[in-house]
Amino acid sequence: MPTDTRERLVDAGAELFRLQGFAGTGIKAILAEAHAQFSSLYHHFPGGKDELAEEVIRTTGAAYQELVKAVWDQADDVVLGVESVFEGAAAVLEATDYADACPIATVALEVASTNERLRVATADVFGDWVLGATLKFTEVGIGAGQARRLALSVIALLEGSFILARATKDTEPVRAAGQTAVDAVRLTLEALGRRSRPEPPSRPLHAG
Amino acid sequence: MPTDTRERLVDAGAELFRLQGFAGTGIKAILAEAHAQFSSLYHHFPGGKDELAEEVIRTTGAAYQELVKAVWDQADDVVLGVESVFEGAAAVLEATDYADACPIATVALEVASTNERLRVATADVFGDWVLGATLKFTEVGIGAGQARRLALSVIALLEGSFILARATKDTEPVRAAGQTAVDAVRLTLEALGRRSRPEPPSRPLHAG
DNA sequence: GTCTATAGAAGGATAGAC
DNA sequence: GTCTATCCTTCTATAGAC
Repeated sequence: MPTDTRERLVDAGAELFRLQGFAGTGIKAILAEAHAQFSSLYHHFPGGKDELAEEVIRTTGAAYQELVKAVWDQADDVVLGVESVFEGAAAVLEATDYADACPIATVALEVASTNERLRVATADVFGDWVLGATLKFTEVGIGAGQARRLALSVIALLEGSFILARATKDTEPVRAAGQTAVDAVRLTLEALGRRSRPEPPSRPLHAG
Repeated sequence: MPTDTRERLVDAGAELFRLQGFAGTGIKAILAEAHAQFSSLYHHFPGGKDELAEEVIRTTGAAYQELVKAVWDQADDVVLGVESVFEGAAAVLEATDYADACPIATVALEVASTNERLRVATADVFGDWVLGATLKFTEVGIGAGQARRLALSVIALLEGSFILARATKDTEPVRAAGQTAVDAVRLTLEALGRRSRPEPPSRPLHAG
């Protein structure tokens, strides 16, 4: 009733896949959550569970990128932007009892060696994220190679710390990873600044 | 080829869970892989699939820690040790067509919000890894807080880059994450060398 | 496009003979 | 401890009425 059936199916699938994974979520559970019928699912997604899952991966992947970008852009500079992303993620984890982290990570690991169609979908999403983060770093003058390495590392720190945080029900890994991400970006920027105008850092990088 | 039925069940479960996840692996598939019967599984593991999975998580978690420790210890110093771990992981990924990464990551995400018994098992394993890596860093004179933060970050970089690498079938994320991990450790050591005091005071980077 | 009903396979788990 | 046979549930997917 609130929205159209197709959208409800995607939303329900997104929530359950993120929480329980792909194999752990039955179609019937999705239908119940979406208040929809079998016929509706196979009408909107003739490819069945796989087609719905691909749609969920691509739409939630793009939505999450937008969310992160919004948080990032609200900060005054790149370093604070990265810091905000990790702080925001930690806050969401705590607020949702460590249920709500990356929308596609669980599915990505599940399908990596078992479902080529969905594997490619997750690869596309991660690829977009890497390109987006790389752009953030090149925009502040970091070279392409370094920017891409930083982007991959920041995303890896985020994803890896999500695993540790959800397993241990503790935000410490996210905060630790966030600090390392911040240090990596700051270090790269300072090395960049030393090339143009030599000025040593006024305080040590690692103080905590 | 283990002759013990119980061991064959654990090995088969380990391989299939790592590759397909927990929910995606049926008991019948494990029995077929292990050349065992239903009665054998429920004889050795009265708790059924959950009990087998917990055993798999704890044993493969400990085994992986030993493997990483062996690679790490073979290097001449901490920085080269960390570098070797990431290089070794990338080599294994390539050699196994991106199937063989972390033995428990997929299951950890699957069960984090759905199976408390298995969630605790994965948390225990990750906790042991963090303690082990922390010890490596304190052994070279890094303070407890910094060492733990580095340990959490290195493990997060490893786990996160595994997700990206398996999804994209490319080792680039692992090599990028490895470089960031190496830089973080090296930077901490250099900052340590610049200090006269053996233990720097713990203080957040961004006050307020 | 939505409803009910059901097929056909696979899921986890158990019983009883030996 | 191992074997065969089986129970009941859940799974994905389809059929056919409306």
